[in-house]
Amino acid sequence: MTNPPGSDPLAGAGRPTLRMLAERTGLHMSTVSRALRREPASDPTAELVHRAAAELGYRPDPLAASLRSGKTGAIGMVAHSLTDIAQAMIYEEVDHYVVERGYDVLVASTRDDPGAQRKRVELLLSRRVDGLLIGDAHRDGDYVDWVASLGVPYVLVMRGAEGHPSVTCDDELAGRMVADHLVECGHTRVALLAGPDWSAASHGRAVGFRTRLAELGAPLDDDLVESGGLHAATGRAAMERLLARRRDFTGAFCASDFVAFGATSALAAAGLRLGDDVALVGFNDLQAATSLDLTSVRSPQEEMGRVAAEMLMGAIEGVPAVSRTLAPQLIVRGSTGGPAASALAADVAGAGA
Amino acid sequence: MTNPPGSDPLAGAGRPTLRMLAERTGLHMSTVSRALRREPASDPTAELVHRAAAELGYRPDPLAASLRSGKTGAIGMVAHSLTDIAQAMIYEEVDHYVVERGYDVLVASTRDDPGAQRKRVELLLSRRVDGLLIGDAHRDGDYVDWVASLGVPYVLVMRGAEGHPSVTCDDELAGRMVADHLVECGHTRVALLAGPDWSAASHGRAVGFRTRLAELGAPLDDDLVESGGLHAATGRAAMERLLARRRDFTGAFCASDFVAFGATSALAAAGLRLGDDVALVGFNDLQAATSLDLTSVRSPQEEMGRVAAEMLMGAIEGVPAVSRTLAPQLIVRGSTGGPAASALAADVAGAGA
DNA sequence: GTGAAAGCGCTAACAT
DNA sequence: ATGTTAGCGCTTTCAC
Repeated sequence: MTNPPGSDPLAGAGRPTLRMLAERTGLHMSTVSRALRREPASDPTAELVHRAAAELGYRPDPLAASLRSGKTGAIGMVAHSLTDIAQAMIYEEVDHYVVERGYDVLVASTRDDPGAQRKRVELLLSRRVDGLLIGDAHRDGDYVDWVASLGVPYVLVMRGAEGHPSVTCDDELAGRMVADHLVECGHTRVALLAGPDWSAASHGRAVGFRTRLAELGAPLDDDLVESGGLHAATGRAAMERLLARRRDFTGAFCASDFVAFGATSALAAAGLRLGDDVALVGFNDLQAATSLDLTSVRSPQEEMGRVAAEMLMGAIEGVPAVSRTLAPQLIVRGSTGGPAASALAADVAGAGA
Repeated sequence: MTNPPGSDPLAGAGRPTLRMLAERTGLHMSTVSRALRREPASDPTAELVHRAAAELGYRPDPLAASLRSGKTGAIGMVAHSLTDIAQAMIYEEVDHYVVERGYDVLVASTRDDPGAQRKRVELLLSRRVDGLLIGDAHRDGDYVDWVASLGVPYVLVMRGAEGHPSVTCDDELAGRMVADHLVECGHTRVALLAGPDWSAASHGRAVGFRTRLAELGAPLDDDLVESGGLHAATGRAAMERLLARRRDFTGAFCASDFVAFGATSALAAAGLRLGDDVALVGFNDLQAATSLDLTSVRSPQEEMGRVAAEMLMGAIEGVPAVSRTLAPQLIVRGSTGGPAASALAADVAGAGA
């Protein structure tokens, strides 16, 4: 297995090692190792070594380095699912940020399954990641508390949890903004198609929405609340249940754009027109929201990813992580009577080939 | 760095090692190492060792094992972007398949940038992945040929390339199916909003579409072809350019659903109604397609992911990889005059909290 | 600055 | 089946 002659795509010598570099330069391995980490042009030795490395096509072996040093130069990111564009956007930004700094990201997807969450974190840990980005936190702190107890630097992203460092959107504010907007548009009886309550993000949106509605004198009727998932199918089902029960609401806040898409088809099937009969607000401002002319809240995913990565790398170097909350932005479109066919949203996600 | 007393969350003894297990059981390290890989109940020694391991909370160190054995138990997946739901779905399936078999996935995103492609593959290689899944192949073979030359098992997924093992959707067939459908619906002058030609997937769709139209006696007019990206913004821009030039087409095939979403807003802005004035077909059958009532081609992403992972793991064990092509499926909806508000598509992607 | 020696945790020849 | 002996490629003490 160890360089059987001829099995290596490079020359017969096999993948170049530090020792080979040492022989070639007449220096000692340790000297070479150190010189390699100085700037190429900082001194004659460094330059000599760097040139030799380039000639041999030397690539350091992070495995061996990690084994000895205890640092892997990799962080782990645990996502609930990368098919959630929000998580994918966060990942992309983290990947970009971190790779530029010589780090690497190992991802894991848990589908929000508690068993998988622990298993994947353990896997990441056994690969010795230097820190963890947790994108699948649940509000009941069990999982996150356990992560904290591991003694590894960590930062929550997108979904926060009490007492843990996190980078999130101000979901409660977002909920309030939506309430303000709907009431301003004249809707006094509105519905809520909420996401799972164990997600601090969904929870926060619902709380802000409800609180602000009460403050505005248009309190949310519990009979007009449906809760469930974040998918189009659950959104459709929720809206269907709602419509079977009541038809006297004139607006609704959906936990995500996908839910809004589902709700839209339920409305259409019931002969109700989006915007005219029922005003809808989504969440995430996906590209498709533009086509449906859907009012939506844009939460700053890229920024969350960048800030979380930055914070985690700081934590790895000993800077204590302090939670941050980023501002959401309401994008008004036709589904709440805003200007129809408004300018296209920032082109963040693409797909298909 | 190596277990400074008190810095470890576990007992003062530090993370348990094979040596500690050996001392505790009175066996030799190598014996323990081997016993650990036998079934727990296969013989008395194995049982003894497994129990001791459980008591100590022993977790093998893959780093050390890899360094010695040359196998990491990890595969690398290179994606062009995980914000492409198609790639995310493939990743999710790969992750699931591979983790179940004791492997791990390291992802990398290249945004289709040639520099990043090589850099990330090299990074994955320096982490010593046992094989590569390439999701960002370009039709000009440079990159892929280079990957092949590395001597590491690899499989292309979603986008194929001549002479390389791949798992793809039959994109050409998909293009033909769309042509058949549009012509059957009575459209004889149709447009094409194509994706990038360097993607074998986009290219195949375009070729199939064009070829079949010609066979049906309704050849594609070059003046009705716009090509570009796969995003909503590019789709909108493309449709706007097209409309500025011609208004005599009655149907269009879009490279992806996102493009179709963009095209839809362009149509709306021009006062044209989807389905009535212009029939549209998308690609990927995203959830949002349902809400827009968009006819779309469903390509079997999950299956692609699973088959590709399976093929790669086979290749790692020496089974030669043989390319496979999976069948697409046309989902007819209102945008081509199909039944409006049809049943909701399979609930594959969710999002937002 | 550099060289020497030790060792990270594990697996893979060898013997026995 | 078990013990012995090496050693993966690198970093990190320690001396000088």
